[in-house]
Amino acid sequence: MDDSESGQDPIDVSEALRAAGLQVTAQRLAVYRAVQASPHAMADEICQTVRTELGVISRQAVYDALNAMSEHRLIRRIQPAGSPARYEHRVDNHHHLACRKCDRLIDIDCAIGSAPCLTAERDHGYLIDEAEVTYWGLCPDCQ
Amino acid sequence: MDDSESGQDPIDVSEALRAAGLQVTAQRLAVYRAVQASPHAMADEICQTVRTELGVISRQAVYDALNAMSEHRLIRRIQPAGSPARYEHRVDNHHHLACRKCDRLIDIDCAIGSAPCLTAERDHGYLIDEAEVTYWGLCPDCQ
DNA sequence: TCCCAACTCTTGACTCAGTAAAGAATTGGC
DNA sequence: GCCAATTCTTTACTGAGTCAAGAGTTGGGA
Repeated sequence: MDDSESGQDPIDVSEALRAAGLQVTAQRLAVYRAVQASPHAMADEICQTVRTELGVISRQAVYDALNAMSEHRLIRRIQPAGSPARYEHRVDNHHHLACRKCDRLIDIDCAIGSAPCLTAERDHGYLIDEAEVTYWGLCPDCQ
Repeated sequence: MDDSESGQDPIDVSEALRAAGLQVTAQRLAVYRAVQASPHAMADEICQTVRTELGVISRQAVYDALNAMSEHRLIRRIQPAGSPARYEHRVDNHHHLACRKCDRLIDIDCAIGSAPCLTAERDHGYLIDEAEVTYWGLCPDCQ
């Protein structure tokens, strides 16, 4: 299993970039690999990781890559309250469990099924396309 | 009904502050009233509102009041992705519906019941105390 | 009613995450 | 291989929030 911690099949990133109308560059591939290697990493950490692989890359290029790829749903950006943005390569329906003390964050498969959380009792006329669920608590180590 | 948009009974703020071990100051009362008057407002807006009431107040005092009161659960802080922190006086179990386009945010009573969302299928050893749900979509005006 | 320690507010500087803009470098369809 | 379009580098900047030190209030006890 070379697709550790994913919960979804590995994808051809070059292919996906092209399909999204984005150019394939070494920087983007390296950023994607960094996100894949450490899910829930922040932009700064990703920048560090990519630098060990490529040598140099500008902070801005990392942000551009992260933004472009999350706009095109190659990766997903999550922003738990009180934390800078984090990125993950899982883009399927799942949620997150966050520790209030150490900020550790783990994935949780959707509790109810495929896209059930999408049902708000009353939608107030909104056209709902996503339900984001974050469970807050204490991780085993912090209890 | 003098407790507009609340969904919960009005509280005695001075009383609640004292009960939390906090001093009662004009600034804090004014900040609470500002939050109550415009739920989901951001720190900066609250600052403006309070200034129309008190004349002067430092930005820092507003942040201190907001932080102290949300730590003691007199108000609640919410931070939808891509937005600065917002504050609301409803502290009961409810969720939010956010418009991706205009950033409008409205309250939604918990879809399922009292605290059901607290049940993650597998808690991975975490001690979960809250499930935060944000529905994303387009508001009637933006569709 | 006054005093004083503890708490709160003001002021100003600072951090951190992210964006803006302009020019150099790369990509990839022809 | 060429060249326009896209992407990357560099540098400056913004916005949201925190830190720290000193002045000002609050409120329990004498």
